[in-house]
Amino acid sequence: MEQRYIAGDQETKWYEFWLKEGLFRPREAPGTDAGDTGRRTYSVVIPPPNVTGILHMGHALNATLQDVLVRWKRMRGYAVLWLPGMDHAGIHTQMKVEEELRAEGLDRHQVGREEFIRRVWVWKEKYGRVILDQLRHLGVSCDWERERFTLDEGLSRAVREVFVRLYREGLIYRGKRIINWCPCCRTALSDIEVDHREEKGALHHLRYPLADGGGCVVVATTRPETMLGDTAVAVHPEDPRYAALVGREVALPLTGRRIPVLADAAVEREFGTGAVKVTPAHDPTDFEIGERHGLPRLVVIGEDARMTQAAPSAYAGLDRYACRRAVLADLDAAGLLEKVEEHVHAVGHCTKCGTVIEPLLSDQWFVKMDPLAADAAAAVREGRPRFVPERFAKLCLQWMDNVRDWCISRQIWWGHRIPAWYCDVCGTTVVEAEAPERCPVCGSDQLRPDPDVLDTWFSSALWPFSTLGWPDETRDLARFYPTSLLVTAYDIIFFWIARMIFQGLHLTGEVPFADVLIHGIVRDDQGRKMSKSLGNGIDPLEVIDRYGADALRFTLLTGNSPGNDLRFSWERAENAHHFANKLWNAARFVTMNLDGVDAAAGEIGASSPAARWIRTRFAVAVAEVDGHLEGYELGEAARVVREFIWGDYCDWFVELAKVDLRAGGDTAAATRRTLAEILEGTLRLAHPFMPFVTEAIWQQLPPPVRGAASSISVAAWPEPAAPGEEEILTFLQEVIRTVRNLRAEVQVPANRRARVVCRLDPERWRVLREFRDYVFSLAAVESVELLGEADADPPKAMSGRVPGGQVFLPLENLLDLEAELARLAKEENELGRELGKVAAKLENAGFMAKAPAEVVAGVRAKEAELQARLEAVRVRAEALR
RNA sequence: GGGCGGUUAGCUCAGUCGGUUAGAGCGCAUGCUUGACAUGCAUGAGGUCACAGGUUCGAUUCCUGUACCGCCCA
Repeated sequence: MEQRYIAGDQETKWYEFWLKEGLFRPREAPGTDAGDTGRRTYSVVIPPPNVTGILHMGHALNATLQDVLVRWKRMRGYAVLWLPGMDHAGIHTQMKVEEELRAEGLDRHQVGREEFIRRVWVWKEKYGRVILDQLRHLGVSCDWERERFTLDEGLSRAVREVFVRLYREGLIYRGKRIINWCPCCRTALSDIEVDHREEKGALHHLRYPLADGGGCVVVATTRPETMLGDTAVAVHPEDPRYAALVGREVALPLTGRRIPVLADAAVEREFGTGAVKVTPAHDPTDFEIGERHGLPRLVVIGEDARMTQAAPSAYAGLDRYACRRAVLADLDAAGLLEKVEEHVHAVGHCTKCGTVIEPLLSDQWFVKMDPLAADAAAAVREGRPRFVPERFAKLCLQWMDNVRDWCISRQIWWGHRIPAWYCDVCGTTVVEAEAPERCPVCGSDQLRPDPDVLDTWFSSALWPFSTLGWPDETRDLARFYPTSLLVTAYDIIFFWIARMIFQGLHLTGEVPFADVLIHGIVRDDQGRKMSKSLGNGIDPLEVIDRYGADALRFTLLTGNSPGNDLRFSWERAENAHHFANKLWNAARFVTMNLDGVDAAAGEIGASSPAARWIRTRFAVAVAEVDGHLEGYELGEAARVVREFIWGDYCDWFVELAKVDLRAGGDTAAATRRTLAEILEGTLRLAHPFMPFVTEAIWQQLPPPVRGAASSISVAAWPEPAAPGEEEILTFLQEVIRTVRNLRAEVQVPANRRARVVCRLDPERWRVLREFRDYVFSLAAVESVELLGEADADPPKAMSGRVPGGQVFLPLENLLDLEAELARLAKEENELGRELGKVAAKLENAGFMAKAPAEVVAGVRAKEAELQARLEAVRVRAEALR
């Protein structure tokens, strides 16, 4: 083995090996043909990254979490399916290709729909695989043979099927509603694709003269240009200020139109003047007021965000902001602008391009959300799916309980075409999964397909079952649906999780996943969100390049708890890399010592205390890792793995094992076997976290040690064994620590072997004497002696307390009396403080009466121990003075 | 305006039913070319668990409020 672990060399090699061996296919149960009996399944679908995407830290975190869980389950014997794939990302991808066109001086309308789509596919073939290739560098164990794309024929069929079904059930309809229109992307958007940002604006108070003279009504608005489309003024029905005006008309300035003043409970009396202008074609609330009162809807702003011909000729053709200035100037000139106040309000922006959204009256397709969301919310309330952390269930419910109908049509070309046709002869709308040849009503063949495509999330919502073959009753669907787990960041709970739940529930009768694990986002080392504009993004591939995939994974796993954001820092990545190297070097030590020896030959019966101890520690670690993984505490699980490997195995066991090996004989053989066995088990324990380095090492172990599996990724997960004996070693560790501490205290050089004198109970003395070589080696000690009952403490010595007694480090000329006295004083102080706390508890009648007996007993035992230690310290200090 | 999260060592963060002296990594200090690893080893310093109340025998942990930071929704 190389002296250092070189990640790059190993990673490509082993990933190729895994793929060649087909290890990530769900394994069939042994001895069955069909394979779906006798083996529990575990299935996960990957959140499909955008086809335009390149790997960022969020993907890396998301994939790492899934891979740990998936590998863990696979090793535990489940038939695991982790299905990868990509999302066509309608608007985003289309924008990319349009950019490319622009570079050629073209736009999509010039090249035409067919040619444009062809170009997108070309683009997709060229760049679309990049992110999946990048994911492989992370070591993800997806079943690449089942890779899916949302625009695959099968998934497209599922989309059409769903559309038709929901349409026939009355859950999809076409209607004229106010939608969020992006004048830049030139398409409708759903409510959640609008980003509301607080902006400083102005509240304009406009004076609308009453038509029959006698004063005016003042309305307040943040968007004065929309007044050209006003068709009413509304006041609250119980607002005494305006009661007399209801039913009268105002002369709408600049337009020459007369519009009514009406009463509607939707008006907020406290806002502005309490009277509002009503523009049904350009505001969702106004639209509803308009519906209730049968108001005309005047579209004065068009899809290009310019004023339409419906606006007075002086304004038609003006951009919305230019128009705003013109309207204000004209109103002011007419003395109708009462005042302008500063006003902070939320302005909707397109999440894709940042343009200010225009609420627009438009013909679009909608999903009727009430019934779907109600069923989904009921399921979530029952804990289906189970959210981890739980609080995200509430977030999901909040959305489900307040959701409005979902606008699903998009005026773009890249996506699933809406399966609707319009008969030019009789006007019938035909909705079919496959293109009809004739109008079913009039028989005409003059059928015009709907030009629009569906919201990308419409197909994403079907991902957990469309990828498994739905609507066909495929074997995969039967076997792997509903899936076991979904892992995603909190920012797409509404977009994706909620929609998968209601679609899954409605279409398959099942919540599509049992559990949802929500993680945070990865921030930079200053806690800022990584973004292109800030240029603070860190390329995961660069981390992999520098430190290896295992290091990146470990960095993303540690120091993080579910649902919380985490910061990436190069220092932590470097440390994770050191950890991989540490494991590699521990393995080097083991293999060097196994060289030419049959590792399995050692008799466990001859095990040293160190060997027995590490077996126990390993059993404990396995149980803890299992526990943490069951609870989705991956960071804690990773921490246990690290502590076991670095602390227990390397810092203690390997060092102790050197002593055993020097001893030779049966002990050495048993230790050699233990070194090998526990290393092998440890590799399996660590494999889900660090797949590459563990495989690389594991493959170098002698076959008898690693068993029959072809790869560690399909080797069995370590069995949580019953913990065995560890007391002897725990005691010896205390002695070693105490001696090291004393040595360091007075800076005894490491190469100067120390003599240890102690006062110990007979049993512990027996143990210390028998296994003194451990202490000799690990604490640089040359001899241990026991003081007789009658013997005085050695005069010139440092002293320390160990379980069952005291150890002294006679230093003769080296003793720094000051230092020793200072140390004792400090210890006395600490013990005294501690004892005070304990005594206070025991004197507290309430505590004695109400605390559980075992807690009281514990405190009493503690008191006794502290008392003894304090006494020893005092005696010692006295002797030195 | 409503909701949620955070505030623990110099820094980044863990801390899962309330009960030994609150932990880790990095950083810092001191000492070590220890036959796996200086990408290392050993030892140590460093905390009023944001603040104020409350519940409790006992609160970093549960409740209420306040402050600051952040996020989501309207």
